[in-house]
Amino acid sequence: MPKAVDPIQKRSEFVAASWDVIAADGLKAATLRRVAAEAGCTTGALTHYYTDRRSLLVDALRAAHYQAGARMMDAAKGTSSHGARLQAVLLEALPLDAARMREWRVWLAFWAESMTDAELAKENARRYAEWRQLLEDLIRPLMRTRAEAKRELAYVVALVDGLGLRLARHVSNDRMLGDEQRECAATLVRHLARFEAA
Amino acid sequence: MPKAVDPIQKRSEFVAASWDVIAADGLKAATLRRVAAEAGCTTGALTHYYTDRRSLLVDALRAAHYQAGARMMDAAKGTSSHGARLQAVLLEALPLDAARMREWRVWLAFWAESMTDAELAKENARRYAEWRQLLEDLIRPLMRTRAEAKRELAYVVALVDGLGLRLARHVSNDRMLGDEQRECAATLVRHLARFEAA
DNA sequence: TGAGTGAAATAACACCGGTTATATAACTGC
DNA sequence: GCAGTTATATAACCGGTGTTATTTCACTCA
Repeated sequence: MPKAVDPIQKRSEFVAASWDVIAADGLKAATLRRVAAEAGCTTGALTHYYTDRRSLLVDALRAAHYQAGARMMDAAKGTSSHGARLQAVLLEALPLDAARMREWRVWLAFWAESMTDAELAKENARRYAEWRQLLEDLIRPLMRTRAEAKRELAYVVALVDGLGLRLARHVSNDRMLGDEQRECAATLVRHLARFEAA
Repeated sequence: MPKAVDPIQKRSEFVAASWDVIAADGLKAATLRRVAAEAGCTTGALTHYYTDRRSLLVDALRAAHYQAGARMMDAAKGTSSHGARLQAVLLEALPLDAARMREWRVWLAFWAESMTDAELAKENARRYAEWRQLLEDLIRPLMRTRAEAKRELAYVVALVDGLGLRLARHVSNDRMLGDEQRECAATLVRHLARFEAA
């Protein structure tokens, strides 16, 4: 019988290596050789688990969404009111620390690529629909009608995307980043203040 | 004496060709050969006007910002109130027609690239500062204090970026795009409704 | 312990990119 | 019309990429 290796574990290592490379040097730097080296092996091992470069990237994108989704579920725990829960989830979405900043840089790279790659676009659209659904469920109890909830959903999704984009677009290691992170968080909190009363 | 050619005109042709390629197939497709072919000539002509591929791309990014800036100045004309002027400029920023959608796709491609290219990041930061300054001047008369204007600035910039990003991320030729464009415009207008009274 | 299996490494292939150098063409001004 | 200058085309070079094939390795289990 063969060597005992957990393929799921192995794949997640390659995915994490992809994230590191993409966050550091962009999607174009995520070559098979580079990702394999980052994971501590050669392309032979990589191609053993991923037939294509694209399949690796699609998996990396999906895993990034899942990881973020899990974090948001955690953030929702431990909140009492509906308003507090929405705020906790949305704040968790912003790139306010190094880990989430890495995630946003990966997303931004994939969003650009999705414009010209149907497979990545489909994967991205699926995960985005889930994210919108999660938010809608959080918003619904705060609004009178379903239509109002839809409107507020479009509002906060754009707000979070715009704030996250602003932070992610920064050059890495910028000294002013901390200030901007606080300002973005404050902008989001201020918008959500209207729900505190409810 | 040499052949009479307007270098500025020639450069703008290459820039426009770059936009077409980037909007259609992404930044990675904007090779020297492809851009030259799109402009109807060979790489020899291109390298005659741009020493590097990067210098071409930097110029394409700068030109995209200038073109958009000029359009917004035009949009500001013919408005009477401060609130109407702000709304006109912000609506002009959204990708609500094919031309502006192409621009947004170019921007999104460059934003992703800017994360790992210091020169593009610098160019982008400069133009973005100008855009923020323009908006701040439009917002200031609508607010009581400078601090309030700053807060509102962060708000609307994030909103426009988020809405534009949502539209730009769409796969091209999507049938539902028109609906989403209307929803995004409505979301922006609804936010600005608070200034109508002022 | 020794096949036999899958995991991983190595290497070759064909292709395409930016860059650079060289050759050709086109036009201006005397 | 002719020399000179620039604009443009052509082509070669080198490095790097995804993919694929082949080889070597390491472990499991009879």
